[in-house]
Amino acid sequence: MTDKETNGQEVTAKSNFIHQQIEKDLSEGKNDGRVHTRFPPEPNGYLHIGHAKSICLNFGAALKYGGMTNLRFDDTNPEKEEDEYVRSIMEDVRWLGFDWGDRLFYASDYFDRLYAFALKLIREGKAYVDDQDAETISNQKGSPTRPGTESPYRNRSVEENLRLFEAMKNGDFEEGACVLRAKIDMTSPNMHMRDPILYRIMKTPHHRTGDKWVIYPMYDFAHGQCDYWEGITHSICTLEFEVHRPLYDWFIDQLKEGDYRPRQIEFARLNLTYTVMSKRKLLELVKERYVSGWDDPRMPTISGLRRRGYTPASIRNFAERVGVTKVEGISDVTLLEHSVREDLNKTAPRVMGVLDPLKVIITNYQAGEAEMVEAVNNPEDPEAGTRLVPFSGELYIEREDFMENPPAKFFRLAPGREVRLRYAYFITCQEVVRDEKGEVTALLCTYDPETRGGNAPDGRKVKATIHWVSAAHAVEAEVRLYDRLFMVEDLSEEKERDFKEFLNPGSLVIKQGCRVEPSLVQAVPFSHFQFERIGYFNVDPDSTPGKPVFNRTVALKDAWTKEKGK
RNA sequence: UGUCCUGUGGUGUAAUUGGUAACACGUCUGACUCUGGAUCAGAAAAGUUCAGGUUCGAGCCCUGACAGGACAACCA
Repeated sequence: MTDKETNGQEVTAKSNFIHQQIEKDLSEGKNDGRVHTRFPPEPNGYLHIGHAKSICLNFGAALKYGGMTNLRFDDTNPEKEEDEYVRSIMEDVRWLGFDWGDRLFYASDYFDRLYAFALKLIREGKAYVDDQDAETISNQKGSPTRPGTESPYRNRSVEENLRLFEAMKNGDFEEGACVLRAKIDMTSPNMHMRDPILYRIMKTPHHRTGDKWVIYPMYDFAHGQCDYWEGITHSICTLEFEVHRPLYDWFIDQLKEGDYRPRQIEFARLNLTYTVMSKRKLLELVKERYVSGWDDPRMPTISGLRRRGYTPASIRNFAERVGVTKVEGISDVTLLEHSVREDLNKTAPRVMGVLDPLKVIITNYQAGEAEMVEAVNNPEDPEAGTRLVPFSGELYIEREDFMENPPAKFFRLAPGREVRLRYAYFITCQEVVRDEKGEVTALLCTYDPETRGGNAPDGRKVKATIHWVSAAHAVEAEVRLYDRLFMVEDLSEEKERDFKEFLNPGSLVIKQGCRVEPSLVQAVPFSHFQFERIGYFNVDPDSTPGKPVFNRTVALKDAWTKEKGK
C-alpha cells in the first residue's frame, strides 16, 4: 500500500438531506448535542464501492459535526461470516483513510446483553417461545395485503417461556425446533411487526464466540440495541431497511431509560453502470472463477479498485460527487473514472511505455551509440523534477502511431511524414519494412540532430508528438488492459436472464512483450504511473524482479479514438 | 388488493425552506499545448411525471392520478 494515509479530513462534505436532519436534531438539542455514527458491515464478503459511499457518509458526518464513528461487525449469522472478511474490511476502511480509533466492536460482543434483554422482554410478557416450524410461522405471517394470524404458542406463561428459552440456550433443542418471538401485532400492515423472530437455534460455531452459543439473535433484534449501547445517535443505513424502522424504534422503546435514543435514517444505495453491487453476485463471480478473486481489478470491490490503481482520494471524491438521496438511481462509471483521472493527473509520474511495439531504425544515427535525454516527470507538478531516458538508433514506438495510408485527421507517423519523439528528436519516416506476409515489421527513419530536446531551431512545427522507448534499454513488461465487467449499462433491467450472461468477454486483455522505459524495472507494487498518451497504470503485485506487470487503471481521454469512431 | 418510500437536463445532484431552475460528469464548438492529456473560453440540453387546487407568485404546500421501488428469509 503506497498511498498515503490521509484521514479523509480534506473531504469537505457538501450538504445532503442527512446532514440537514442531523443539524435539525442538533438545533433541537437532542442527545446532548452529540453526533455518533457507525459503519456496520456484515463480515460475509469484501467491501465494494457502495460500502465506500456508506463509509464516507458515516465517517464524513461525524467529522463534519465533531463526532465519532464506530466500526462494528454485524456478526449474528455464524453460517456466513468469516475472519478473512473481518481482516479485509478493516484494511479497506483504513485504506480509504478513515480511523475508528479504539471503537472496534462486534455484535457478538453484545450476545450476553442481548440474551438478558430477551429475558426482560419475556418477563414483561413481550416475547414468547414458538415451537412451530419455519414454514408454519411463515404461513401465519400473512402477506403484505393479508393480516397474519396468531401462533397457538403466543400466550404461554412467562415461566414456561423462561424455561423454554433457557433450554434453547442450553442446546436442549434441535435447530429449527423453536424460536423466540416478540409479541407485537400479527395484524400490523408492516410485516416486520408481526411477531418478529428474535432468536433462532444454530449449532454452528461462531468466528468469535466459538461454541459458546447455540442461539443467535436476528439482525433486527441486534442492530438497534447495539446502536443504543454504543451511544450511536444517527444510524445510517440503506433504503431496504426503511420498513424495519418501526421495529427498530419498538426495541429502543423497550430499552430506553433516559432521553437519549438512536435514530435510523435511510439513503439510497449506490448503483454503478456496467457492474453489479450485490455481495451475493460478487461472491458468485469469485467462487465460480469468473474473476481471479475479490481483488480482481475488474471487481467493484474496494480491494479490486485498489489493485486496479484507484486512489483513496479519488474514491472519496467520487462518493462526494454522487451525493446522498433517497432516490434509487444508477451512477455513471465515467464519473468514477473522471475522479481517478483528476487525482492521478496531479500526482502520477509520467513515463513512456509501448504496449504494441513497432521497431523504428534511425538510419542516420550512429549504430551502437546511445545518449540520455531529459524528460519531465510531471508537467502538473514542477516539484516532481526530471529524469534521464536513454535514446538510441533502435527504438520501439506504438504500432497505432503509424499508418501507411493515413486518413485526413490522423496526425501521427506516416511515410514521408515528420513527427516528434517526446523529449528527443524529430524523425521522418523514409521506408516501411515488411515480412513475407506483408506485415509491417519495422520503419526506417531519419532524425534531425538539430531538434534534440524536441524543438527545431528553424521553428518548423510537427503535428504530433509520440512516445517511444530505446529497444536495447527497454524493460519487457506485461500489461493488463481492463474494460467494463458487463456489457449492459443497467443490470437491474435484465431480470429475465442470469446476470452472468452479460459478462463482457473482453473485460481483460493481457498484453505480453510490452516495452517500458528502464526506470520502471524496480517499480513498487501499487505505485501509480501515467504512460504518456495512453493512460494511468498501476504496478500489480504479480510483478517479479525484472518483469513488471502493469494494470491499466483508466485510459487517458483520447480525441483520436473518438474521431475514428465518427 | 395493503402499508411505506421515491419521481428535477443523457447521468448524478442543487435550489436561501413559497420568489421565477443551479452545479458536476458526459456531449458539441473554439483557443492553447513537446501527452490528440491537462488547462481555458463558449454552446446545446430539463421548465421539475401528469391533472387540478391554494397563492400576487409553486420544483417546494394541498388533492387526485400515473410511474418506479421496498416489504410475506429461523439473511443482513
